Amino acid sequence: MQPGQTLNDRMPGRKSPPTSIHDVNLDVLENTLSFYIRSINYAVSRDLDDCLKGCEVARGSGKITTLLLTDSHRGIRPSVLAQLLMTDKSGMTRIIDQMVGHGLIERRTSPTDSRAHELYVTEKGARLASHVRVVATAQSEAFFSDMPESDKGELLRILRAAYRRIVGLPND
Amino acid sequence: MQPGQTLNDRMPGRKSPPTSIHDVNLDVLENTLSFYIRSINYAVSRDLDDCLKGCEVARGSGKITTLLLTDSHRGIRPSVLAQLLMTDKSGMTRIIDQMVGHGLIERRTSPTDSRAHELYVTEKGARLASHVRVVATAQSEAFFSDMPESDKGELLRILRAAYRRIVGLPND
DNA sequence: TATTGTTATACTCTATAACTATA
DNA sequence: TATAGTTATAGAGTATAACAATA
Repeated sequence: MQPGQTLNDRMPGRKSPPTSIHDVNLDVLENTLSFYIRSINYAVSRDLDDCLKGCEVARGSGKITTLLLTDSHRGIRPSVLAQLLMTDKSGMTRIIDQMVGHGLIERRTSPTDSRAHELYVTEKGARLASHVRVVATAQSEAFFSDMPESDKGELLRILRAAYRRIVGLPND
Repeated sequence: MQPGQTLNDRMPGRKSPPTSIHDVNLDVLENTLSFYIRSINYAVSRDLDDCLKGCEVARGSGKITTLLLTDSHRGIRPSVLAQLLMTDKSGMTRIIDQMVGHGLIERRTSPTDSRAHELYVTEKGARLASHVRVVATAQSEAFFSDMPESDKGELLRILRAAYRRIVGLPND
């Protein structure tokens, strides 16, 4: 046991066990960005799922992005989506399979490269995309509504830059 | 089809399909906080899992927090951890079961309320907690190392406040 | 030989509801 | 009747590796 030790800091005078979150400190997680990202993700994702209940794109990461970008980028390729979703080819196949299964998008073989696919939304997919655009925007707005406006702006700027850096997009 | 429409904005002059992420814009997600939180979570969680490979607390949310807080808060209750993790009782049981199974923590019945449990780390758990403290801190630091210092400070302040608001802790 | 996708598998998390025991 | 936890189950995501077809 060493630097940031504990096991209750070597068992000093036994304190009574904490029975409320107000008696607790977050240890090193208090200052750990990844902890807060992960925790808030958990909450915001569940809230989003609630808002999209029964919507065929609820749950998990990738379906909303896939639907929206397929709707707004005619013929977008699975490999492009995979990069933006930071997932691999097999994960992308699974997401597309689901959406094809729900009649939201369709696959066509690229006329310029027979290995590649092009993705297109169906009419049903386009309708759902319109709906999801509204819901996803409103959900995020509502979820962070208690945050000061200036903080929301800062947060968006900082996270946007981080995301673009991670996936390899230029930070214009 | 309406306000933020598309299906490629009503199929204008067919553009060639985007084959690179540089040809893509993020639609409404471009300005949606929840999108960035979810995307960055995905990346940071996988990176953290890599750093903790084989560590008995890799994967999923909650195990790291459970281990660290059990180590630093003698006798902490599952219900308190569940609140901090924003999970429910059954999810908490699963996490604790795993950690007990790995010999990291143990359950005792509270002497003051026979319904409640108190959690304690084992020696093995304390050793792992020390290790995880170092790894989790270093991983977060490394993952966000490309971010300007001032942005890191702002991000921590904003996310910390958001987390505390969500779980019901005061924003001191 | 590298790239675009698909398939298969094993593992884990998530959500829900029903249940036990104690206060 | 409410609270602290446990159990059971169905559905879904995740990671890996092996595979097929085309460039």
